[in-house]
Amino acid sequence: MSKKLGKLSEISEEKIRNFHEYTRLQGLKTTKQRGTILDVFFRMKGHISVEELYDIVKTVNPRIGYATVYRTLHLLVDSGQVEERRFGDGMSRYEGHSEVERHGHMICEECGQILEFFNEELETLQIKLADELEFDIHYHRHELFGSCMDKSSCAKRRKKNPKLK
Amino acid sequence: MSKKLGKLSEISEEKIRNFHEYTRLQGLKTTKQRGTILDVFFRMKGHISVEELYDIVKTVNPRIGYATVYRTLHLLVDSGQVEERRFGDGMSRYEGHSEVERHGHMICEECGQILEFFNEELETLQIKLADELEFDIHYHRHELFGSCMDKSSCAKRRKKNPKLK
DNA sequence: ATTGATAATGAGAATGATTATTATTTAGCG
DNA sequence: CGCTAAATAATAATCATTCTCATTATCAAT
Ligand SMILES: [Mn+2]
Ligand SMILES: [Mn+2]
Ligand SMILES: [Zn+2]
Ligand SMILES: [Zn+2]
Repeated sequence: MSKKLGKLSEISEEKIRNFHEYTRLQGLKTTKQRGTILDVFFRMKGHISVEELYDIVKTVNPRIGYATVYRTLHLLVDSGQVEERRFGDGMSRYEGHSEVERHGHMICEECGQILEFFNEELETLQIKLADELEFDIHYHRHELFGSCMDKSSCAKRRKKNPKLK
Repeated sequence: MSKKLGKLSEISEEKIRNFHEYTRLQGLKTTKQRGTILDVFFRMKGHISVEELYDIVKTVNPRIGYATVYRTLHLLVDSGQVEERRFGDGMSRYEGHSEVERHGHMICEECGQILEFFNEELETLQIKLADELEFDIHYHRHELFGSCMDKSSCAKRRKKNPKLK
């Protein structure tokens, strides 16, 4: 497979197995294209856009179409192995859930870096607030936009372009 | 102005004044179209889509174009008098901030109702978590998706369409 | 009131991410 | 192998939003 892609992690391999179990139960078929897309996706890290994924998939098999990447990503979400994110940059991003299934994101508006956070107290508080309004939470989205001021990547970017808002 | 629109609240009038102050400082001009759009917008309540706003603006002055509504909304956001929201229904929504400037939303996936919440402890916790990662928050987005199970609007919708996921 | 510089508008074209369509290919299974 | 349904690739369509550009309006200076 692609040279610059790392090895599949244990957890990724399990996700792939879960995915196949899901498609089997749904009476869906196994295809080479999906195999390639899964393999590439789970070797990437971070919050991956369709385009980022497609660009690498292309290097493995240039004949795979854009629509198939979209379809496979949707299937991955449906199967519960991957989550869709929208950070407001105009496109969906996907991530195989981290160890912590429910986490929030801090998004640096200056350098684009994304930090993740999780806090038990926060989860509890959310549920309490929902209860008060008789609301049943299916999932949540918690994003903090700002700047990772002291981080080197951000500082570097700032130096290059000091006029950044 | 349009018959079915209410009276401008004190706070809305202040927002309109602030907007004019902003445009003045920016060397921008005052136009009838913006006046109409502001007036309509601030008489509406809730989380308003561009289309919803445009539909009413049309009834006041049918010659106002869609692009002008977009442009005015962007100006309102830039001026800090209005906030943009994206709840995942494929379009932006806008709200003149409520009394509580920073609040979260609970969005019912069954009936579409939107509840707002605010909690001081939550805000404090967020800041603490951001501090730990040396992150400076400009603004945040906190959305809980689920169902407002015991609310009548939701129950009604459910009864009409019991097959709803 | 007139003018001139420039911002604003309106109509429609363009954009860009995503989804739908359709003819063709492929997987799964007896 | 041969059938049937699912999957694919290529491409067209969709749809919210943004852009273009010719025309009009604002406003400060005259
Ligand atoms: Mn994440
Ligand atoms: Mn709100
Ligand atoms: Zn940064
Ligand atoms: Zn509801």
